Amino acid sequence: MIEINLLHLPGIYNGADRLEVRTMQRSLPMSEGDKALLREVPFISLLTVEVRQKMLDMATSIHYEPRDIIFREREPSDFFFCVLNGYVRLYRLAKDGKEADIRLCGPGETFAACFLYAEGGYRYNAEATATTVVVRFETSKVRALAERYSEIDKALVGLIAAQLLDSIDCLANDRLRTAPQRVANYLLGACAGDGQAASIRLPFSKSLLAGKLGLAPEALSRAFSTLRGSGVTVHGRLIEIEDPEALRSL
Amino acid sequence: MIEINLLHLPGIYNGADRLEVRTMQRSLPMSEGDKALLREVPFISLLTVEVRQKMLDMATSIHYEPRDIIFREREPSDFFFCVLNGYVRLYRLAKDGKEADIRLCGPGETFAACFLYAEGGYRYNAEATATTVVVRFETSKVRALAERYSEIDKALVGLIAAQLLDSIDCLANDRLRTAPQRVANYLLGACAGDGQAASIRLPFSKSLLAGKLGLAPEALSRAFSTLRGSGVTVHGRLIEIEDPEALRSL
DNA sequence: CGGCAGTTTGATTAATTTCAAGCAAGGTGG
DNA sequence: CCACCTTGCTTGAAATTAATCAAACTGCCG
Repeated sequence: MIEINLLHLPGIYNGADRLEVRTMQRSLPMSEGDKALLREVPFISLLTVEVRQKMLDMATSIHYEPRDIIFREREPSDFFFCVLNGYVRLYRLAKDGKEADIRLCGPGETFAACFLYAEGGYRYNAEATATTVVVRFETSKVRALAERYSEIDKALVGLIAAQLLDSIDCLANDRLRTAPQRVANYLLGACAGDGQAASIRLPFSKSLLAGKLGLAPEALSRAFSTLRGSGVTVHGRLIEIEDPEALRSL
Repeated sequence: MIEINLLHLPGIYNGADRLEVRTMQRSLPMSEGDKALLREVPFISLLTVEVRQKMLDMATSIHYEPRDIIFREREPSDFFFCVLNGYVRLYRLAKDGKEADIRLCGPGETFAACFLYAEGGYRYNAEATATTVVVRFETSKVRALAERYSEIDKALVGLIAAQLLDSIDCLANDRLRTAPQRVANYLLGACAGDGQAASIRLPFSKSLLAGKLGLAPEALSRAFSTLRGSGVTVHGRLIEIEDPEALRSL
């Protein structure tokens, strides 16, 4: 049962300023390489061999190009997803067209699992920000499988609880810290903290980082200039951190 | 096995400006009335009669006075909780002593369940904001019970997923909306929207509402004055809303 | 009749967004 | 091989928004 459908639907003007072309994406059974990747994903890797195999068997992988929409708010939540490659941006849209990023999901991260037992459809939008491969699971099938193998629910508790804690971190970050502090905090998290000098390569554009931190791109840029005073040097996506301790003390 | 210990520990100066007196609270088996309340709680009510009874049997209820600390960040997360009466404020502390509210839990709401399978202890502080009765469950016992009755994990998925969605709402709210818009949004949520005029009685102080919405008390007060222009009248905790539609259109 | 906690109001400051313009690197086509 | 264009980023200036500081007000309680 392979869907192959490359038909381009008619363009839809999406209210803002972008002509959106929604493409039916290829949904394919997974390659062996992708399966190997998927087995390592936190949520999947907790399952027993038997159940893990059943999950892999029902997974289909999908390829997206930058700016492709994966799903939209209020659409029925028939699938949840796991990123194999690339980055997926989850965001809310305000009536006036403004966007607020909720989360930025990289390889190995799962999204929309929180809708598995929920009604009312997705509660945010998801779009690929790069050439991206995601795997999707049909919620009805997963629910049926969880009926038989309760370890799925246990793994989900861990997964969703971790996402809740991340979301809480993000909220507290927004409410307690200024732009330079948020950036410093992000850098510290990214440079795995043995007090040594470190250099980091951002895995995505600065605009995306800005969104993730709840900032306008200009504010991120200014935050970086501020941090220059604390020994942070930026060259494109390459960031040098002289002294992590100096950042921690902001 | 009833702990009764009213010993007041020595005061601890908590870094900010308040002399904290930490009290060992009474932990008691539940009264029949409290059990009846607890049976109606979203999470508990989903369980089968058998398992629900086992949960009720392991629950102990605790009474807190305003400003009592229920637990602190980084303490081992040996319990999770459910509010029967009163309100519990969950918040993060910054190094400089500033506080950011994460959630305000009222009767029927569960908190700290997300730490059930987590390590590293609580990730926020919890304090009673009024005379409050909460029930607590020992995580080790609940984990053991979940081992035998997998429906507990399923109920937890629903519970924690709902909390994640709330947290996401809150984050998006902060990032997309101004103070008056947030307040309008809160009022709309509280007045159960058949476009009719409505009046609401706040179940807690305005300062708490301000914290919940991520605002300073002064900002909340000013937001209310702004909303007067849209037909909102405030008398103490009583709020009159002339036209919900007018609010929705902000 | 104070006194106090919670709230409001005013004035000021701080942080960030918004708008506008300039800059740099990479890719394309002539 | 170079001019051109695009995209992403930076910078500056102005405008918004909310926090902060300080003082006055209110209702309630003793």
